[in-house]
Amino acid sequence: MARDTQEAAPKGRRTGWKQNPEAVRENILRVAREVFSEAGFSGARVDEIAARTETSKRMLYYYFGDKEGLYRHALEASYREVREGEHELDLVGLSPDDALRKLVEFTFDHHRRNPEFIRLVMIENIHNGASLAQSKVIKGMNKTAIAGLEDILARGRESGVFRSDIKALALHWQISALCFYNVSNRITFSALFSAAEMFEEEGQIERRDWVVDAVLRKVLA
Amino acid sequence: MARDTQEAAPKGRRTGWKQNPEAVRENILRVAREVFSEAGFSGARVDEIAARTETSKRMLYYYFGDKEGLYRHALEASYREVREGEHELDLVGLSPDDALRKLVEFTFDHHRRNPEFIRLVMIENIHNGASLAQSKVIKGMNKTAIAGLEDILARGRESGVFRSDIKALALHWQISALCFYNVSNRITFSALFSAAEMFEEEGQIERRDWVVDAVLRKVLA
DNA sequence: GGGGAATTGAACCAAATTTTTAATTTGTTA
DNA sequence: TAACAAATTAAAAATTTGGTTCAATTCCCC
Repeated sequence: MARDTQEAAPKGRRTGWKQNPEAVRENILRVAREVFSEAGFSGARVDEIAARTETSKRMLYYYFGDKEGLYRHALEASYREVREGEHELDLVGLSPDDALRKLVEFTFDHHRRNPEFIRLVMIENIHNGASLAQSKVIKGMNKTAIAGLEDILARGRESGVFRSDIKALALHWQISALCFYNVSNRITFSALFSAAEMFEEEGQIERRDWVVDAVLRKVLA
Repeated sequence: MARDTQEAAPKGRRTGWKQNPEAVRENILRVAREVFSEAGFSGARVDEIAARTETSKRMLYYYFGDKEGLYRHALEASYREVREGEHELDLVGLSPDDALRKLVEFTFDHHRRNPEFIRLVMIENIHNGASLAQSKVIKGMNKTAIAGLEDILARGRESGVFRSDIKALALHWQISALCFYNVSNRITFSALFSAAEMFEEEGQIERRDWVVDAVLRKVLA
Protein backbone atom coordinates (compact mmCIF):
# COMPACT_ATOMS: atom_id res chain seq x y z
CA MET A 1 0.00 0.00 0.00
CA ALA A 2 1.06 3.57 -0.65
CA ARG A 3 1.06 4.24 3.02
CA ASP A 4 4.32 4.66 4.81
CA THR A 5 5.95 6.08 1.71
CA GLN A 6 5.24 9.70 2.47
CA GLU A 7 6.56 10.21 5.97
CA ALA A 8 9.88 8.90 7.10
CA ALA A 9 8.80 5.74 8.84
CA PRO A 10 10.05 5.51 12.42
CA LYS A 11 13.02 3.38 11.50
CA GLY A 12 12.33 -0.32 11.24
CA ARG A 13 9.16 -0.09 13.23
CA ARG A 14 6.01 -1.19 11.48
CA THR A 15 3.98 1.94 11.35
CA GLY A 16 0.26 1.60 10.94
CA TRP A 17 -1.52 1.37 7.64
CA LYS A 18 -4.63 3.08 6.35
CA GLN A 19 -7.68 1.36 5.09
CA ASN A 20 -8.28 2.43 1.56
CA PRO A 21 -10.20 -0.14 -0.44
CA GLU A 22 -10.62 1.98 -3.55
CA ALA A 23 -6.97 2.87 -3.88
CA VAL A 24 -5.98 -0.74 -3.32
CA ARG A 25 -8.36 -1.98 -5.98
CA GLU A 26 -7.11 0.60 -8.43
CA ASN A 27 -3.53 -0.18 -7.68
CA ILE A 28 -4.06 -3.90 -8.20
CA LEU A 29 -5.94 -3.39 -11.44
CA ARG A 30 -3.32 -1.09 -12.86
CA VAL A 31 -0.55 -3.56 -12.14
CA ALA A 32 -2.59 -6.54 -13.30
CA ARG A 33 -3.19 -4.83 -16.60
CA GLU A 34 0.52 -4.28 -17.03
CA VAL A 35 1.54 -7.81 -16.20
CA PHE A 36 -1.20 -9.56 -18.16
CA SER A 37 -0.41 -7.40 -21.12
CA GLU A 38 3.26 -8.27 -20.89
CA ALA A 39 2.94 -12.01 -20.56
CA GLY A 40 -0.53 -13.14 -21.57
CA PHE A 41 -3.08 -14.71 -19.28
CA SER A 42 -1.32 -17.98 -18.49
CA GLY A 43 2.10 -16.41 -18.75
CA ALA A 44 1.28 -13.79 -16.15
CA ARG A 45 2.19 -14.79 -12.61
CA VAL A 46 -0.04 -13.91 -9.71
CA ASP A 47 3.10 -13.57 -7.61
CA GLU A 48 4.53 -11.10 -10.08
CA ILE A 49 1.40 -9.01 -10.02
CA ALA A 50 1.34 -9.06 -6.24
CA ALA A 51 5.00 -8.13 -6.03
CA ARG A 52 4.61 -5.05 -8.19
CA THR A 53 1.61 -4.02 -6.22
CA GLU A 54 1.78 -2.00 -3.06
CA THR A 55 -0.34 -4.52 -1.23
CA SER A 56 -0.18 -8.23 -0.53
CA LYS A 57 -1.11 -11.18 -2.71
CA ARG A 58 -3.98 -12.03 -0.46
CA MET A 59 -5.77 -8.86 -1.51
CA LEU A 60 -5.99 -9.91 -5.14
CA TYR A 61 -8.12 -12.80 -4.00
CA TYR A 62 -9.98 -10.72 -1.48
CA TYR A 63 -11.19 -8.35 -4.16
CA PHE A 64 -11.24 -10.37 -7.34
CA GLY A 65 -11.75 -13.98 -6.37
CA ASP A 66 -9.20 -15.65 -8.57
CA LYS A 67 -6.77 -15.04 -11.40
CA GLU A 68 -9.49 -15.24 -14.01
CA GLY A 69 -11.64 -12.69 -12.19
CA LEU A 70 -8.70 -10.40 -11.83
CA TYR A 71 -7.97 -10.65 -15.51
CA ARG A 72 -11.57 -9.89 -16.42
CA HIS A 73 -11.68 -6.82 -14.23
CA ALA A 74 -8.33 -5.62 -15.58
CA LEU A 75 -9.64 -6.02 -19.11
CA GLU A 76 -12.76 -4.05 -18.31
CA ALA A 77 -10.81 -1.28 -16.63
CA SER A 78 -8.56 -1.08 -19.63
CA TYR A 79 -11.46 -0.82 -22.03
CA ARG A 80 -13.03 1.87 -19.94
CA GLU A 81 -9.89 3.94 -19.77
CA VAL A 82 -9.16 3.73 -23.46
CA ARG A 83 -12.75 4.55 -24.22
CA GLU A 84 -12.54 7.67 -22.13
CA GLY A 85 -9.40 8.77 -23.94
CA GLU A 86 -11.41 8.79 -27.14
CA HIS A 87 -13.65 11.58 -25.96
CA GLU A 88 -10.78 14.00 -26.38
CA LEU A 89 -11.47 13.98 -30.08
CA ASP A 90 -13.35 17.01 -31.33
CA LEU A 91 -14.56 17.15 -34.91
CA VAL A 92 -17.14 19.92 -34.85
CA GLY A 93 -16.86 22.53 -37.55
CA LEU A 94 -14.71 20.39 -39.83
CA SER A 95 -15.59 19.48 -43.39
CA PRO A 96 -16.39 15.80 -43.85
CA ASP A 97 -13.04 14.97 -45.39
CA ASP A 98 -11.10 16.92 -42.79
CA ALA A 99 -13.13 15.28 -40.07
CA LEU A 100 -12.32 11.87 -41.46
CA ARG A 101 -8.67 12.75 -41.82
CA LYS A 102 -8.53 13.86 -38.24
CA LEU A 103 -10.43 10.84 -37.02
CA VAL A 104 -8.00 8.48 -38.69
CA GLU A 105 -4.97 10.34 -37.43
CA PHE A 106 -6.39 10.32 -33.96
CA THR A 107 -7.13 6.61 -34.07
CA PHE A 108 -3.65 5.85 -35.32
CA ASP A 109 -2.01 7.85 -32.54
CA HIS A 110 -4.41 6.58 -29.94
CA HIS A 111 -3.57 2.96 -30.71
CA ARG A 112 0.10 3.78 -30.72
CA ARG A 113 -0.15 5.40 -27.32
CA ASN A 114 -1.89 2.39 -25.83
CA PRO A 115 0.14 -0.70 -26.69
CA GLU A 116 -0.84 -2.25 -23.39
CA PHE A 117 -4.48 -2.19 -24.37
CA ILE A 118 -3.72 -3.54 -27.83
CA ARG A 119 -1.93 -6.46 -26.28
CA LEU A 120 -4.86 -7.23 -24.00
CA VAL A 121 -7.11 -7.35 -27.02
CA MET A 122 -4.69 -9.70 -28.77
CA ILE A 123 -4.68 -11.92 -25.70
CA GLU A 124 -8.43 -11.88 -25.60
CA ASN A 125 -8.58 -12.99 -29.21
CA ILE A 126 -6.16 -15.81 -28.55
CA HIS A 127 -8.47 -17.01 -25.80
CA ASN A 128 -11.49 -16.72 -28.08
CA GLY A 129 -12.94 -13.86 -26.12
CA ALA A 130 -13.76 -16.05 -23.16
CA SER A 131 -13.56 -13.18 -20.68
CA LEU A 132 -15.05 -10.59 -22.95
CA ALA A 133 -18.05 -12.82 -23.41
CA GLN A 134 -18.64 -12.83 -19.67
CA SER A 135 -18.37 -9.10 -19.27
CA LYS A 136 -21.65 -7.27 -19.51
CA VAL A 137 -19.87 -3.95 -19.21
CA ILE A 138 -17.87 -4.02 -22.40
CA LYS A 139 -20.47 -5.01 -24.92
CA GLY A 140 -22.17 -2.16 -26.62
CA MET A 141 -19.46 0.18 -25.40
CA ASN A 142 -18.26 0.83 -28.91
CA LYS A 143 -21.51 1.87 -30.50
CA THR A 144 -20.62 5.56 -30.33
CA ALA A 145 -17.50 5.10 -32.43
CA ILE A 146 -19.63 3.85 -35.31
CA ALA A 147 -22.19 6.59 -34.81
CA GLY A 148 -19.53 9.25 -35.18
CA LEU A 149 -18.28 7.77 -38.41
CA GLU A 150 -21.80 7.37 -39.68
CA ASP A 151 -22.31 11.07 -39.19
CA ILE A 152 -19.18 12.07 -41.07
CA LEU A 153 -20.08 9.75 -43.92
CA ALA A 154 -23.60 11.10 -44.16
CA ARG A 155 -22.38 14.66 -44.38
CA GLY A 156 -19.82 13.77 -47.03
CA ARG A 157 -22.37 11.86 -48.99
CA GLU A 158 -24.76 14.79 -49.03
CA SER A 159 -22.14 17.27 -50.14
CA GLY A 160 -21.09 14.89 -52.86
CA VAL A 161 -17.45 14.45 -51.82
CA PHE A 162 -17.89 10.89 -50.57
CA ARG A 163 -19.09 7.79 -52.32
CA SER A 164 -22.61 6.76 -51.46
CA ASP A 165 -21.95 3.06 -51.04
CA ILE A 166 -19.61 3.14 -48.05
CA LYS A 167 -20.87 1.53 -44.86
CA ALA A 168 -19.65 2.98 -41.57
CA LEU A 169 -19.00 -0.37 -39.96
CA ALA A 170 -16.92 -1.60 -42.87
CA LEU A 171 -14.91 1.59 -42.95
CA HIS A 172 -14.34 1.42 -39.24
CA TRP A 173 -13.10 -2.10 -39.78
CA GLN A 174 -10.50 -0.89 -42.23
CA ILE A 175 -9.33 1.94 -40.02
CA SER A 176 -9.07 -0.38 -37.04
CA ALA A 177 -7.23 -2.99 -39.01
CA LEU A 178 -4.50 -0.62 -40.12
CA CYS A 179 -4.09 1.14 -36.79
CA PHE A 180 -4.24 -2.04 -34.77
CA TYR A 181 -1.83 -4.04 -36.89
CA ASN A 182 0.65 -1.21 -36.71
CA VAL A 183 1.00 -1.88 -33.01
CA SER A 184 0.14 -5.54 -32.69
CA ASN A 185 2.54 -6.89 -35.31
CA ARG A 186 5.37 -4.47 -34.92
CA ILE A 187 7.72 -7.11 -33.60
CA THR A 188 7.28 -9.83 -36.20
CA PHE A 189 6.93 -7.47 -39.11
CA SER A 190 10.06 -5.59 -38.32
CA ALA A 191 11.97 -8.81 -37.69
CA LEU A 192 10.83 -10.56 -40.86
CA PHE A 193 11.55 -7.64 -43.13
CA SER A 194 14.40 -5.99 -41.25
CA ALA A 195 12.24 -2.92 -41.11
CA ALA A 196 12.77 -1.52 -37.65
CA GLU A 197 12.82 2.02 -39.01
CA MET A 198 9.18 1.71 -40.01
CA PHE A 199 8.30 1.76 -36.34
CA GLU A 200 10.49 4.57 -35.23
CA GLU A 201 9.19 8.10 -35.05
CA GLU A 202 9.89 9.10 -38.62
CA GLY A 203 8.60 5.90 -40.12
CA GLN A 204 5.46 6.10 -38.04
CA ILE A 205 4.63 9.50 -39.45
CA GLU A 206 4.95 8.11 -42.95
CA ARG A 207 2.83 5.16 -41.91
CA ARG A 208 0.15 7.42 -40.53
CA ASP A 209 0.06 9.50 -43.68
CA TRP A 210 -0.21 6.32 -45.68
CA VAL A 211 -3.17 5.13 -43.64
CA VAL A 212 -4.96 8.46 -43.88
CA ASP A 213 -4.39 8.54 -47.61
CA ALA A 214 -5.55 4.96 -48.06
CA VAL A 215 -8.76 5.58 -46.16
CA LEU A 216 -9.56 8.79 -47.99
CA ARG A 217 -8.95 7.29 -51.39
CA LYS A 218 -11.33 4.57 -50.42
CA VAL A 219 -14.23 6.90 -49.63
CA LEU A 220 -13.73 9.85 -51.95
CA ALA A 221 -16.18 9.98 -54.83
CA MET B 1 3.07 -43.74 -33.77
CA ALA B 2 0.99 -44.34 -36.88
CA ARG B 3 2.04 -47.91 -36.98
CA ASP B 4 -0.38 -50.57 -35.91
CA THR B 5 -3.29 -48.55 -37.19
CA GLN B 6 -3.42 -50.22 -40.58
CA GLU B 7 -3.66 -53.92 -39.74
CA ALA B 8 -5.94 -55.28 -37.05
CA ALA B 9 -3.49 -55.78 -34.24
CA PRO B 10 -3.45 -59.37 -32.93
CA LYS B 11 -5.68 -58.58 -30.01
CA GLY B 12 -3.91 -57.12 -27.03
CA ARG B 13 -0.53 -58.28 -28.22
CA ARG B 14 1.98 -55.56 -28.90
CA THR B 15 2.71 -55.91 -32.58
CA GLY B 16 5.99 -54.62 -33.88
CA TRP B 17 6.64 -51.03 -34.76
CA LYS B 18 8.88 -49.38 -37.30
CA GLN B 19 11.56 -46.93 -36.45
CA ASN B 20 10.64 -43.75 -38.15
CA PRO B 21 12.22 -40.73 -36.54
CA GLU B 22 11.07 -38.36 -39.25
CA ALA B 23 7.42 -39.31 -39.01
CA VAL B 24 7.53 -39.07 -35.24
CA ARG B 25 9.10 -35.64 -35.36
CA GLU B 26 6.53 -34.48 -37.90
CA ASN B 27 3.68 -35.86 -35.88
CA ILE B 28 4.85 -34.13 -32.73
CA LEU B 29 5.38 -30.83 -34.49
CA ARG B 30 1.97 -30.91 -36.11
CA VAL B 31 0.24 -31.50 -32.79
CA ALA B 32 2.43 -28.99 -30.96
CA ARG B 33 1.50 -26.36 -33.50
CA GLU B 34 -2.16 -27.07 -32.94
CA VAL B 35 -2.01 -26.94 -29.18
CA PHE B 36 0.27 -23.91 -28.90
CA SER B 37 -1.93 -22.08 -31.34
CA GLU B 38 -5.02 -22.92 -29.33
CA ALA B 39 -3.74 -21.94 -25.92
CA GLY B 40 -0.62 -19.82 -26.23
CA PHE B 41 2.82 -20.80 -25.03
CA SER B 42 2.21 -20.92 -21.30
CA GLY B 43 -1.37 -22.04 -21.71
CA ALA B 44 -0.37 -25.07 -23.74
CA ARG B 45 0.23 -28.21 -21.70
CA VAL B 46 3.00 -30.62 -22.54
CA ASP B 47 0.77 -33.45 -21.39
CA GLU B 48 -1.95 -32.30 -23.75
CA ILE B 49 0.44 -32.25 -26.68
CA ALA B 50 1.77 -35.68 -25.78
CA ALA B 51 -1.73 -37.07 -25.44
CA ARG B 52 -2.81 -35.94 -28.90
CA THR B 53 0.36 -37.32 -30.37
CA GLU B 54 0.76 -40.88 -31.56
CA THR B 55 3.89 -41.27 -29.50
CA SER B 56 4.87 -40.85 -25.88
CA LYS B 57 5.70 -37.76 -23.88
CA ARG B 58 9.24 -38.93 -23.53
CA MET B 59 9.78 -38.37 -27.24
CA LEU B 60 9.01 -34.68 -27.07
CA TYR B 61 11.95 -34.29 -24.76
CA TYR B 62 14.03 -36.77 -26.71
CA TYR B 63 13.74 -34.69 -29.87
CA PHE B 64 13.17 -31.14 -28.73
CA GLY B 65 14.77 -30.80 -25.35
CA ASP B 66 12.12 -28.81 -23.56
CA LYS B 67 8.83 -27.01 -24.02
CA GLU B 68 10.51 -23.90 -25.31
CA GLY B 69 12.51 -25.85 -27.90
CA LEU B 70 9.39 -27.62 -29.01
CA TYR B 71 7.59 -24.35 -29.43
CA ARG B 72 10.40 -22.87 -31.46
CA HIS B 73 10.51 -25.83 -33.80
CA ALA B 74 6.74 -25.80 -34.17
CA LEU B 75 6.87 -22.12 -35.06
CA GLU B 76 9.53 -22.72 -37.66
CA ALA B 77 7.66 -25.63 -39.19
CA SER B 78 4.55 -23.51 -39.39
CA TYR B 79 6.36 -20.68 -41.15
CA ARG B 80 7.88 -23.12 -43.58
CA GLU B 81 4.58 -24.72 -44.45
CA VAL B 82 2.74 -21.45 -44.92
CA ARG B 83 5.60 -20.16 -46.99
CA GLU B 84 5.36 -23.17 -49.28
CA GLY B 85 1.64 -22.64 -49.73
CA GLU B 86 2.43 -19.25 -51.17
CA HIS B 87 4.20 -20.73 -54.14
CA GLU B 88 0.90 -21.86 -55.54
CA LEU B 89 0.30 -18.32 -56.69
CA ASP B 90 0.91 -17.76 -60.38
CA LEU B 91 0.84 -14.26 -61.78
CA VAL B 92 2.59 -14.61 -65.13
CA GLY B 93 0.85 -13.10 -68.10
CA LEU B 94 -1.36 -10.83 -66.04
CA SER B 95 -1.50 -7.08 -66.38
CA PRO B 96 -0.05 -5.23 -63.38
CA ASP B 97 -3.43 -4.34 -61.94
CA ASP B 98 -4.83 -7.82 -62.47
CA ALA B 99 -1.72 -9.28 -60.92
CA LEU B 100 -2.10 -7.06 -57.89
CA ARG B 101 -5.78 -7.88 -57.61
CA LYS B 102 -5.02 -11.55 -57.69
CA LEU B 103 -2.17 -11.20 -55.22
CA VAL B 104 -4.39 -9.47 -52.71
CA GLU B 105 -7.20 -11.95 -53.11
CA PHE B 106 -4.78 -14.78 -52.68
CA THR B 107 -3.26 -13.25 -49.55
CA PHE B 108 -6.68 -12.69 -48.07
CA ASP B 109 -7.76 -16.27 -48.66
CA HIS B 110 -4.44 -17.66 -47.62
CA HIS B 111 -4.59 -15.95 -44.24
CA ARG B 112 -8.15 -17.08 -43.81
CA ARG B 113 -7.21 -20.65 -44.53
CA ASN B 114 -4.43 -20.60 -41.96
CA PRO B 115 -5.84 -19.30 -38.69
CA GLU B 116 -3.51 -21.55 -36.77
CA PHE B 117 -0.51 -19.81 -38.23
CA ILE B 118 -2.01 -16.39 -37.61
CA ARG B 119 -2.46 -17.29 -33.99
CA LEU B 120 1.13 -18.41 -33.66
CA VAL B 121 2.25 -15.07 -35.04
CA MET B 122 0.01 -13.29 -32.54
CA ILE B 123 1.50 -15.33 -29.74
CA GLU B 124 4.97 -14.56 -30.94
CA ASN B 125 4.20 -10.85 -30.90
CA ILE B 126 2.85 -11.08 -27.38
CA HIS B 127 6.13 -12.65 -26.35
CA ASN B 128 8.09 -9.95 -28.13
CA GLY B 129 9.39 -12.34 -30.73
CA ALA B 130 11.60 -14.12 -28.24
CA SER B 131 11.58 -17.38 -30.17
CA LEU B 132 11.60 -15.82 -33.58
CA ALA B 133 14.72 -13.93 -32.61
CA GLN B 134 16.48 -17.19 -31.86
CA SER B 135 15.51 -18.84 -35.11
CA LYS B 136 18.04 -18.44 -37.88
CA VAL B 137 15.74 -20.24 -40.27
CA ILE B 138 12.87 -17.79 -40.37
CA LYS B 139 14.64 -14.51 -40.90
CA GLY B 140 15.00 -13.52 -44.48
CA MET B 141 12.39 -16.08 -45.45
CA ASN B 142 9.97 -13.38 -46.56
CA LYS B 143 12.20 -11.54 -48.98
CA THR B 144 10.56 -13.15 -52.01
CA ALA B 145 7.14 -11.80 -51.10
CA ILE B 146 8.46 -8.27 -51.37
CA ALA B 147 10.34 -9.03 -54.57
CA GLY B 148 7.15 -10.22 -56.25
CA LEU B 149 5.31 -7.07 -55.28
CA GLU B 150 8.23 -4.96 -56.38
CA ASP B 151 7.99 -6.52 -59.80
CA ILE B 152 4.27 -5.88 -60.17
CA LEU B 153 4.72 -2.28 -59.06
CA ALA B 154 7.57 -1.69 -61.48
CA ARG B 155 5.54 -2.96 -64.40
CA GLY B 156 2.55 -0.86 -63.44
CA ARG B 157 4.72 2.18 -63.01
CA GLU B 158 6.20 1.79 -66.47
CA SER B 159 2.86 1.36 -68.16
CA GLY B 160 1.56 4.39 -66.33
CA VAL B 161 -1.34 2.74 -64.51
CA PHE B 162 0.30 2.89 -61.08
CA ARG B 163 1.58 5.80 -59.07
CA SER B 164 5.33 6.17 -59.05
CA ASP B 165 5.72 6.86 -55.35
CA ILE B 166 4.51 3.57 -53.92
CA LYS B 167 7.07 1.50 -52.04
CA ALA B 168 6.68 -2.26 -52.15
CA LEU B 169 7.37 -2.78 -48.47
CA ALA B 170 4.81 -0.19 -47.41
CA LEU B 171 2.21 -1.66 -49.71
CA HIS B 172 2.92 -5.11 -48.44
CA TRP B 173 2.44 -3.76 -44.95
CA GLN B 174 -1.02 -2.52 -45.85
CA ILE B 175 -2.06 -5.76 -47.49
CA SER B 176 -0.81 -7.77 -44.55
CA ALA B 177 -2.52 -5.52 -42.06
CA LEU B 178 -5.93 -5.95 -43.64
CA CYS B 179 -5.65 -9.67 -44.27
CA PHE B 180 -4.12 -10.42 -40.90
CA TYR B 181 -6.55 -8.38 -38.84
CA ASN B 182 -9.44 -10.06 -40.59
CA VAL B 183 -8.41 -13.31 -38.93
CA SER B 184 -6.66 -12.18 -35.78
CA ASN B 185 -9.38 -9.89 -34.46
CA ARG B 186 -12.43 -11.73 -35.66
CA ILE B 187 -13.56 -12.58 -32.15
CA THR B 188 -13.33 -9.20 -30.46
CA PHE B 189 -14.49 -7.25 -33.47
CA SER B 190 -17.56 -9.32 -33.99
CA ALA B 191 -18.35 -9.27 -30.27
CA LEU B 192 -17.90 -5.54 -29.83
CA PHE B 193 -19.99 -4.61 -32.84
CA SER B 194 -22.38 -7.54 -32.95
CA ALA B 195 -21.08 -8.19 -36.41
CA ALA B 196 -20.78 -11.94 -36.66
CA GLU B 197 -22.10 -11.89 -40.20
CA MET B 198 -18.98 -10.03 -41.36
CA PHE B 199 -17.02 -13.18 -40.76
CA GLU B 200 -19.34 -15.65 -42.34
CA GLU B 201 -18.92 -16.70 -45.94
CA GLU B 202 -20.92 -13.94 -47.54
CA GLY B 203 -19.49 -11.20 -45.40
CA GLN B 204 -15.99 -12.41 -46.07
CA ILE B 205 -16.48 -12.08 -49.80
CA GLU B 206 -17.55 -8.48 -49.30
CA ARG B 207 -14.58 -7.96 -47.03
CA ARG B 208 -12.22 -9.35 -49.59
CA ASP B 209 -13.63 -7.14 -52.32
CA TRP B 210 -13.27 -4.19 -50.00
CA VAL B 211 -9.62 -4.96 -49.35
CA VAL B 212 -8.84 -5.44 -53.03
CA ASP B 213 -10.58 -2.19 -53.84
CA ALA B 214 -8.81 -0.30 -51.08
CA VAL B 215 -5.41 -1.51 -52.19
CA LEU B 216 -6.01 -0.71 -55.84
CA ARG B 217 -7.32 2.76 -55.13
CA LYS B 218 -4.17 3.34 -53.15
CA VAL B 219 -1.81 2.50 -56.01
CA LEU B 220 -3.71 3.52 -59.14
CA ALA B 221 -2.42 6.70 -60.78
C1' DG C 1 -14.65 -0.67 23.14
C1' DG C 2 -16.72 -3.99 20.18
C1' DG C 3 -17.65 -5.65 15.61
C1' DG C 4 -16.96 -5.90 10.90
C1' DA C 5 -14.04 -4.76 7.09
C1' DA C 6 -9.27 -4.48 5.45
C1' DT C 7 -4.86 -6.34 5.48
C1' DT C 8 -0.79 -9.28 6.11
C1' DG C 9 2.71 -13.14 5.66
C1' DA C 10 3.28 -17.62 5.55
C1' DA C 11 1.67 -22.11 4.65
C1' DC C 12 -0.58 -25.19 1.65
C1' DC C 13 -1.68 -27.90 -2.12
C1' DA C 14 -2.41 -28.90 -7.00
C1' DA C 15 -0.63 -28.96 -11.36
C1' DA C 16 2.87 -28.99 -14.73
C1' DT C 17 7.50 -29.69 -16.37
C1' DT C 18 11.34 -32.39 -16.39
C1' DT C 19 14.21 -36.46 -15.27
C1' DT C 20 14.86 -41.06 -14.49
C1' DT C 21 14.50 -45.84 -14.92
C1' DA C 22 14.07 -49.91 -17.23
C1' DA C 23 12.67 -52.66 -20.70
C1' DT C 24 11.92 -53.57 -25.73
C1' DT C 25 12.38 -53.11 -30.71
C1' DT C 26 14.77 -52.11 -34.71
C1' DG C 27 18.46 -51.13 -37.93
C1' DT C 28 23.30 -51.40 -38.97
C1' DT C 29 27.69 -53.06 -39.24
C1' DA C 30 31.86 -55.64 -37.92
C1' DT D 1 25.03 -63.46 -36.99
C1' DA D 2 26.33 -61.27 -32.96
C1' DA D 3 26.61 -57.06 -31.11
C1' DC D 4 25.81 -52.40 -30.55
C1' DA D 5 23.56 -47.95 -31.18
C1' DA D 6 19.44 -45.57 -31.91
C1' DA D 7 14.46 -45.35 -31.39
C1' DT D 8 10.61 -46.19 -28.67
C1' DT D 9 7.42 -47.20 -24.82
C1' DA D 10 5.42 -46.86 -20.27
C1' DA D 11 5.32 -45.33 -15.88
C1' DA D 12 6.78 -43.18 -12.02
C1' DA D 13 9.46 -40.10 -9.37
C1' DA D 14 11.50 -35.72 -8.68
C1' DT D 15 11.23 -31.01 -8.94
C1' DT D 16 9.66 -26.68 -9.78
C1' DT D 17 6.33 -23.59 -10.14
C1' DG D 18 2.23 -21.27 -9.30
C1' DG D 19 -2.54 -20.55 -7.66
C1' DT D 20 -5.20 -20.53 -3.53
C1' DT D 21 -6.30 -20.38 1.43
C1' DC D 22 -5.52 -20.03 6.71
C1' DA D 23 -4.86 -17.63 11.10
C1' DA D 24 -3.89 -13.72 13.06
C1' DT D 25 -3.55 -8.57 13.17
C1' DT D 26 -4.86 -3.78 12.35
C1' DC D 27 -7.95 -0.34 11.40
C1' DC D 28 -12.29 2.25 11.20
C1' DC D 29 -16.76 3.49 12.82
C1' DC D 30 -20.70 3.37 15.68
